[in-house]
Amino acid sequence: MQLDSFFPYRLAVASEAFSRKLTEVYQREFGLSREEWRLLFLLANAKSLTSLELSQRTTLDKVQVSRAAQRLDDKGLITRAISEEDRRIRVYHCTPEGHRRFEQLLPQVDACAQGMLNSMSAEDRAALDRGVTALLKAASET
Amino acid sequence: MQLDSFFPYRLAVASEAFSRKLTEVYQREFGLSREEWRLLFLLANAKSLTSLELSQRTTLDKVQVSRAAQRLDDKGLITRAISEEDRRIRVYHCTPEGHRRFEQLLPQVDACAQGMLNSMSAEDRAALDRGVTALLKAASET
DNA sequence: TCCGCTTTGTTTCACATGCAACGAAATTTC
DNA sequence: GAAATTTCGTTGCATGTGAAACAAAGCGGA
Repeated sequence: MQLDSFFPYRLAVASEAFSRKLTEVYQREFGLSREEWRLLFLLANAKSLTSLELSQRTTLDKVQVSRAAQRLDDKGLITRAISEEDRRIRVYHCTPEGHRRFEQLLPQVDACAQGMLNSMSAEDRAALDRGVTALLKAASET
Repeated sequence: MQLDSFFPYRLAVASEAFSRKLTEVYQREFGLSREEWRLLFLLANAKSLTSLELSQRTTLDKVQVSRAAQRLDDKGLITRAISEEDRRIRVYHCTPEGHRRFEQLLPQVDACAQGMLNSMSAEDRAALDRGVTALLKAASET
């Protein structure tokens, strides 16, 4: 058995290489980490979200959400209000500046991703999409 | 645009979930990290390798190789000899104990991977394999 | 109400990681 | 052949991360 023909290894390497290219974009442009990028992504597309919602929709745990949100707050991209109903709960909002940066960043990140995907054949792209969808289901169920 | 329909995100989540399941196996069984597991994998299937070879064949940089190899040495799974020809170079070998553990571990890791893959349809599995192969090529070239 | 229990978010601590500097060995250049 | 340069592996440092402890707020039963 060779490592580079071992499927789990090939999946990890492919995914990391792909992810790394995208990370470079939002890292270089605005100094955002992957966690920060994900939170900003969600908040830019929603009026307001709580930690629990952010956590569930990003596969980040509460500590990661807390820290990434703190950094985004420091950068002025989001706000972290305390809920009126339950004062333990944080309610996150995207600031106008956060929106502005997200609108600027998404096309660049997407272009980078599409650039790599477009170097593949249409059939390969379709296969990848189908395979990832199935894997997502399999890994979450098992 | 929704995050969970953004392809790069779905790929990352799927890959991480898959990888996490496998990590649990060699983490739990022998307390190996992913880097250690990869090095052991290579060394168990080769007579001897240098740092450069290990690095190239695992996508780890020299620091990661150095540290992971040190830990494997501490655990008695590999040896780190100094090359006769060039005394800067390390030559790594797998010990009998390292071989033994690898032979014990690989079937378990593989079974875990196959378990997830087998919950997918044959067509989905084929699509995934094809897609990952194409992505590996695309990401490494771009 | 009071006391215990749960939930939520943050902090602490120990450890992993990435980057740059470093020392030793080899190679090149003059 | 000595000095400068390059290569190889390791180490130090500053930062990031995960697990558990923690404080604050809410909940719930006596």
